[in-house]
Amino acid sequence: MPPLLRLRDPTALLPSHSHLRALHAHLLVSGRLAAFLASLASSNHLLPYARLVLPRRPATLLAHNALLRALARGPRPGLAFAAFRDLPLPPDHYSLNFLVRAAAALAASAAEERPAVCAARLQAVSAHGAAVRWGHAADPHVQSGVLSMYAALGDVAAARAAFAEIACPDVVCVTAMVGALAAGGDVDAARGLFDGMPQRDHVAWNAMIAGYVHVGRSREALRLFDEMLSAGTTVGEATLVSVLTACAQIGALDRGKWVHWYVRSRGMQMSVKLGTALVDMYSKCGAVVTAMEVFESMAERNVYTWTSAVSGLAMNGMGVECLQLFKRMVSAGIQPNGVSFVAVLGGCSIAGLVDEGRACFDSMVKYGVDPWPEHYGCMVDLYGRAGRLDDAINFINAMSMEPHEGVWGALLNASRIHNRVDLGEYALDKLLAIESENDAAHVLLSNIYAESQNWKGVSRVRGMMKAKGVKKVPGWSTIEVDGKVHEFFAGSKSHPRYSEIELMLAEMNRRLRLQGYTANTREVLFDIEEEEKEGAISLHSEKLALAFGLIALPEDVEIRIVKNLRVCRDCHDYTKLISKVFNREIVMRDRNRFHHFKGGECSCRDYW
DNA sequence: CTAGGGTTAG
Repeated sequence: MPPLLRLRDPTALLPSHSHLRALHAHLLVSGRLAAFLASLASSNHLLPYARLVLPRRPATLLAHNALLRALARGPRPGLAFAAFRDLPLPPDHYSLNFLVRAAAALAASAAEERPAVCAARLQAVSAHGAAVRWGHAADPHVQSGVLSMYAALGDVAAARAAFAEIACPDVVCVTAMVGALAAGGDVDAARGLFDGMPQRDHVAWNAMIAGYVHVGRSREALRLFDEMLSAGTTVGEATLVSVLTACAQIGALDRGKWVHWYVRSRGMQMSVKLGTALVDMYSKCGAVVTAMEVFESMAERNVYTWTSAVSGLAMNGMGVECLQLFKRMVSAGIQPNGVSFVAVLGGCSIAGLVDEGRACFDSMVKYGVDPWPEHYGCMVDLYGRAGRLDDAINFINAMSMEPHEGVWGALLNASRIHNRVDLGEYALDKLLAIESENDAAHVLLSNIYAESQNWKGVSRVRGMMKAKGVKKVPGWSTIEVDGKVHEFFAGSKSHPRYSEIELMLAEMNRRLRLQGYTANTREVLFDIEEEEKEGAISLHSEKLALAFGLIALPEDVEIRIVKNLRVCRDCHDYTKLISKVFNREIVMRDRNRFHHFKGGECSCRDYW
């Protein structure tokens, strides 16, 4: 019998019921039932068995707690509540800890479906109430659990209230609170709490770093990571994952490479999460080849890893390879999920693989994935981008759900690409009925009018925006020099080396004029005087970043720029020419994809 | 037998 206990997978015991019975007897006699049950946490096959066996004597609280723990961490955490109710003994702080964790897991799995959230809320309140009733609400483990439970529900106010009740919160509780505040979007409050912590360990640092990443304040995340290093705190894998995510967001390739080097130099084992974060970081920094090398070298990969790689290829304009990798993923036995399909459909779309994309979409049901609104948007983009606008419209008309804003947005973008003013107006109408304040949509329609020199249309859109108070999101661009990320806003002169940048801009314009370049002002939002327009677009943030890159980076280094919005046509033309005239490789990441400029050409073939 | 932080799209 003892050898059986050492089996990794308890389900290996399943074939014979008599075997189970014997094992059970043995466990009861040896008093090791609890330990056995605890080992079942990872296997849901034997949970029914455990639940059947446990109500019989001798019932130690230890064994019941082990069951609670297994249920809380299992696929149906709600079962822990029934088990808790049926406890034959008064619960201790362990029982309550597991109950609260179960409520947290329930909240996390409720996603955003209203009924599930309501149910989870009720369970959370009842778990919290039980902790108070049984006198374990002051247990530190229970307290941190209650905090993360409310955080998982997205109820920051409740988390705050619970935190206020804690007489002297320990590091763990404060860290949980930092996480709750950050998850609720109030990173500054989280930072205040973090700064006031008497001592911080690496988990606390990471909670704060991840909080910044979560709200898109990655530069601050990286700055905090620098402080963490100077503070001499041990850096764990989780922190490196957060840092890589920050690098991915702002395209900080040098910092990302540094993390990769750090991992190797410390001989850290490459876990799935770390590897996935690396693949993601390299992809989002435009270094697809390296991303794929990391991907191929990984010993273990999951859906996240594969999806990250598929999406990386799509982003970088490698649609054919993207589809190939997706097929490889399926043959490797990995179940694609909704995100995987968004990624592969995007790859098909940029490569113009209409039929292949359609086949992917049709295959979704086979993998048990119900199409989301996003997938319909991808399909409209697939047809629309390829110029098959009638198919796009037929597809929309045949949809089983009400088209959401993404669908109309895709149609609007297709109208822009194929110069279809009528369709563009139609799509914007529909879009505004859903999202009347969508700034990007207004800008897109305005650009469609501008492309066809319809200045009346342009000013009408401008009037609409003004009337509704819709403002264009300010554009920014970043560029990394010596591991430091520099940020530029349109027209801003605040950079310390601005005078040099201004000189370089003049030089760029001079050399471009010699090549016969005149600013393409068609896509400018407002109908203003020609000269003013030229002035306005010459200061788009990517041009500032480009000028700074030419000054600050050695000649044999590619210039890498990250932008928060879509590149406008003028900046795209401009950058193509710069790549030729200055003989530099330029990689520009915009909102949706990468542009690799070289010798006057762009990898997107002017199609974005 | 317990706790806090981390991975894919838009």
